Amino acid sequence: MVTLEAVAKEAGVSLATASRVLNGSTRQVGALTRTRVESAAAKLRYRVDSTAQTLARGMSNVVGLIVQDLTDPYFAAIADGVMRAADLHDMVVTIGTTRRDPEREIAHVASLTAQRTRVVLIAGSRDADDVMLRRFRAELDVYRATGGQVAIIGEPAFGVDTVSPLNHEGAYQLARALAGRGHQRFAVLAGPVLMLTAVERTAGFLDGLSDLGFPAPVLLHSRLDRNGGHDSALELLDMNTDVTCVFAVTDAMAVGALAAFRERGVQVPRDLSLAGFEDIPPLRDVVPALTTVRLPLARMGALALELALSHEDVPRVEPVPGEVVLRESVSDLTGASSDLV
Amino acid sequence: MVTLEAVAKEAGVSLATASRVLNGSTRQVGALTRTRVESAAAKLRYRVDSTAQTLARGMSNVVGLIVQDLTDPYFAAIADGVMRAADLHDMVVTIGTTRRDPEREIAHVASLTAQRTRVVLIAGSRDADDVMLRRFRAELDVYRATGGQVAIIGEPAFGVDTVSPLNHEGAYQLARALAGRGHQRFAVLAGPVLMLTAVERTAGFLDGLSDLGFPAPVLLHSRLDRNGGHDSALELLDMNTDVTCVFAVTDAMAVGALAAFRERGVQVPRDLSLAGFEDIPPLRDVVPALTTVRLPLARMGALALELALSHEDVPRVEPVPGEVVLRESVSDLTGASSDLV
DNA sequence: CTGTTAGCGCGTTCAA
DNA sequence: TTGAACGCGCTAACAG
Repeated sequence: MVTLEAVAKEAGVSLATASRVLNGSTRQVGALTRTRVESAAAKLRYRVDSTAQTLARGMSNVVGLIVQDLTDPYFAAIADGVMRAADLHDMVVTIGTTRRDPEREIAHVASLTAQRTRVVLIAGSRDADDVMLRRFRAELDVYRATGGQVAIIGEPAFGVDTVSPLNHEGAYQLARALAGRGHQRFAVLAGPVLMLTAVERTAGFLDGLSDLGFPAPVLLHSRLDRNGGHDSALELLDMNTDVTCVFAVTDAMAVGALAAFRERGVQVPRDLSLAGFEDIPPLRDVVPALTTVRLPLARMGALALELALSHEDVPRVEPVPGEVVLRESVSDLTGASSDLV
Repeated sequence: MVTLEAVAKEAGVSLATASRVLNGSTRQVGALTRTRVESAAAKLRYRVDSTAQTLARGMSNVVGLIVQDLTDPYFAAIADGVMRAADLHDMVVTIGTTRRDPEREIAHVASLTAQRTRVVLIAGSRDADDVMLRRFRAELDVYRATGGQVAIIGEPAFGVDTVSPLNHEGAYQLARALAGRGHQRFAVLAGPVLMLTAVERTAGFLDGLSDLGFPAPVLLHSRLDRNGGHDSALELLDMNTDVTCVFAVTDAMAVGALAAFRERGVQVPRDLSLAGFEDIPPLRDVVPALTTVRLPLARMGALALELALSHEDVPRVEPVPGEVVLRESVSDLTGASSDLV
């Protein structure tokens, strides 16, 4: 194990000087000495021990990211953004997945605390379970007491820096856009009853319809993932409604719904229109192309890190608007029927 | 900042005793003392400093994973498997993405060395660029000199533990399976000329055809990702061949090819059959369902970690067979034409 | 510009 | 069973 001391000895300088050359910030070392140290380090193949640095400096260069599921493209895209931003700061990223288990989420925060992680980034909505929220918040407080910064990507909460997608607004605009295509009777695959992201998107959509004077849509609850959307879609079909357009509050659910419709021989958009939310990358290869509300996922991840690193006294909320993207999966009824604006 | 010393003081015991209770392995502490320390730790909300532990023990509990692109489902699935296995060992995972840049790959190994990472896992094939390979290997050697273990997921190389998908064998069997459906004239979207994974799968497929006495297929090279497949597919169509079936060496490329075919009005499998390799999760929602060679991606990730953790003197290679999965994207010509076995 | 030295928080001998 | 003391590799005063 080659230590700084070995390098210093090899170069014939003191430990401090070697440290200044190799890892110091304020560099005030003679040119000759510098090259001597550098060549000694190269010769010995010296590599800093960043854990020792962390201990000495009382500050690490690692950012911890907590997501629910890395195989979910939504989180993968966010993680990608975080990693790109971390690169720019020469920081290292450790990722923990919760698999939607609040216990595991709390455990990850504790683990990141132990690592003396400089920043903790949390993506993904939580259930509104008071007990768990309280425990989670308490663990975050312990973490912050060690001097770390927290930022979340999702609904503002816990009084920390937040990158906040405008879920309500995006869904509201989506409702209007769908109405613009002549749809009036909707179903919403609304995801979990208690999950804030799902609730906000549903509420935004309902408000949009309500402002247009449209009747309340059929509401179906399920898990937030693909299979949740799949099951809700089957349920919807079994209800035999006169709905012409379905809004799934996540793209994953929309993809699941699409599969369910296909299984039942229901063609999108001919028989039923469909829209999602997020514009996750794999949507690119879904047929028919899915209407959605685009969120700049990678940018959101990067932004969260920047927020945390530039933390000020008062927590900031960075709103991120979504952009309605109309694609094939929504039919245009305005030519077919005439009772429209 | 609550340290072990603070806990010891609070409990009225020595630092050593507190250490033994809270983090020690061989636990030989009086029951009363133990509870005193534990309640002191709880009261003070003590959290170990694992960087200090790493320094003191000379051994960390972090596993570093290097992948090319986390938004690529292939790597995301592997990462997921690694993280699940890491959980079982109470280890933490830090992930670095190379974006297919060899320089960044080397830089990540250096960074993981600095972190005194216990294990480095490397997924994804490298180009056969001698200069880069030498530098990469050298950096790995430096890492291993610090006492860390390396395992790779891909072609055996560098003399380290390896989880090795049987690319040649899988592609060979795929060729036979496609022949079993009556196809005889093939094209291979073969990816990069120099990349081992691509080369192996291509070679396996060629050998399969050759053993059947079939003519050599049309060979097209491109990047290994979706767009590479897309572009190669367009190129193929422009060649006006009499090919009936296309093998893309990765699912991502197959998905890209599918999009290209769709753009040109070529229907799969009616006009052209298509197969990929890997069976990445999002394939589930591709239409038509894609024939492929299934690899247990998450298991491969987990296996790599286990290999590295149980490292023995001689590097081991764990072969992972692929399983041919025939799906809709391949037509059955055996009913349509009669000049077949 | 360079060297000496005192910690950073913890694990682990060695004694008691 | 417990405690005292040293060292892990490095940074950051403080001197020189």
